[in-house]
Amino acid sequence: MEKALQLKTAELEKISHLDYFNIALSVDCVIFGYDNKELKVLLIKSDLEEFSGLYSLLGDLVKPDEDLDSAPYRVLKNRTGLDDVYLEQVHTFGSIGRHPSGRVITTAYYSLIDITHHKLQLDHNELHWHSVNDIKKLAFDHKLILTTCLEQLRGQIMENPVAFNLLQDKFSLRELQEVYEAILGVKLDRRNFRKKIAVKDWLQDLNEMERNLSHRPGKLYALKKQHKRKSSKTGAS
Amino acid sequence: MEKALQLKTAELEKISHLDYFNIALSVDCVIFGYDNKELKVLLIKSDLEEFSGLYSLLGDLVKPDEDLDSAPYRVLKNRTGLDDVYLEQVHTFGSIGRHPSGRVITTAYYSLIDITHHKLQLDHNELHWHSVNDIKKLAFDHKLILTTCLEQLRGQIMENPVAFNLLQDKFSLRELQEVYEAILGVKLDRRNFRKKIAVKDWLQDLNEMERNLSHRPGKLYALKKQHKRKSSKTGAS
DNA sequence: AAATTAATGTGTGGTAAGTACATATTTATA
DNA sequence: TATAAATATGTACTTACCACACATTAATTT
Repeated sequence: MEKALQLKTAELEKISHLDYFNIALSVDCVIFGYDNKELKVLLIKSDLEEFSGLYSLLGDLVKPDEDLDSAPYRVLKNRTGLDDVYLEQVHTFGSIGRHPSGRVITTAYYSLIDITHHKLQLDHNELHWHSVNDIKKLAFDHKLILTTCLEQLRGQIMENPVAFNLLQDKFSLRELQEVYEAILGVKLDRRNFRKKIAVKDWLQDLNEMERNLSHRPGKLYALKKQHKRKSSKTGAS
Repeated sequence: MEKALQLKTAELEKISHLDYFNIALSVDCVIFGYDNKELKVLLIKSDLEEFSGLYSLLGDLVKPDEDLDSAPYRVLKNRTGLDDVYLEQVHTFGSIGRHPSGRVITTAYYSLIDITHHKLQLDHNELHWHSVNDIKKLAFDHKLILTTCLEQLRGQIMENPVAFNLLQDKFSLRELQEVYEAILGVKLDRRNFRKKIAVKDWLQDLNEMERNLSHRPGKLYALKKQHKRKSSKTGAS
């Protein structure tokens, strides 16, 4: 998050006083959720003057004594309480003018979480879920970062079992398909979707059925254990 | 490039004096070439004591007034004279201990160039081409960076016409296939390879033949203009 | 309890893509 | 003129992809 730069903490005073090497490094988290058949993203109200009224991604400066790839976990833990999610590095954004308060380069990560299960304290600190499709403008270059992460996510979900993180442990194939449709932004054929998922061998049949529906219930499945929390090809730091 | 940190220039003195926010940001370039049917990478001798005898990638610190994505072009231009290549951002590496002289986070880029055409001045400044397969150990975490970039490259070449940058403007299908085999590290079936390339519609038939061979010459092709210098999906900064 | 509603579960045929594989042809050289 | 080495090309087989339809189940309504 970029707002730290305007807060007048001791450490940041130092940064702004450097006359030559005044590049700062931050991380930004694109946290996707799923609710009401829509793909959501977690945003916070920007408190930079330049961006008043706009929302921004969750981020913070990287500390000198923390691994880059650890920083987004810290940010997420601090802001939402979440500490059991998988974060994937996507891209690093470093145009000169991207941050109004100075030179800040940021590395973007994305993650998928189950909105309903992780009850994060949204109320304080102006944290809100927003429908990805409704987002027009964000602070900084965060719209670009969001778009880049969404593209990456779309490219991943057929290869790697990541979309499951948006759902509760038990889910029906219909629910799963709706998640895929929300991410990809298209309707899918039910039979073909089921075939595709079946050959991947990601799912465990729980021999349970949905309950309390006003229609025929579907079978419930869970992601097989060996596929949990894994995501992309390169886990490099 | 990381060696800058040990050079006692004025600007770097300042960096090492920062007591809190002493994170530096660099870029590293994985420059692939192709020669003698092998995939090569351009390396420079590390002049850090800690890594004496080892080679490292081409890199430098990002300047406060330059775009992150511009930095690797500058590095490449300075070190090799090359200025008409396409560089693709791959990943940012930021473990705490990755640089012995301090906290340096680096963004990795890769590029493919035609070794024979771009006659770079390799002699001075200890620049050499190395066979990717022979590389055991590099300075810093550069072996990891190399591996990550190579994986990314392997994943790209069937989607995007990037491998062509390793060849001269005119090439035969046999030469192209050999490039693919060198990158992927496998043998390919000639007829199937040609079919796959044909459907992509990347090539222009030049109605010329190879010359001065001790065997039957093949037709020569060139990459169609509209495919030049394009590479990956996300061209984000 | 019978009818209605709304969703689940499953299979097939057609098309496109991928793979394995063999023979005739061209050029340079001996 | 014969030989060596590489080019050029096509077919049958298998696998993946896609469009599409019907019988079944459970809950709700009448």
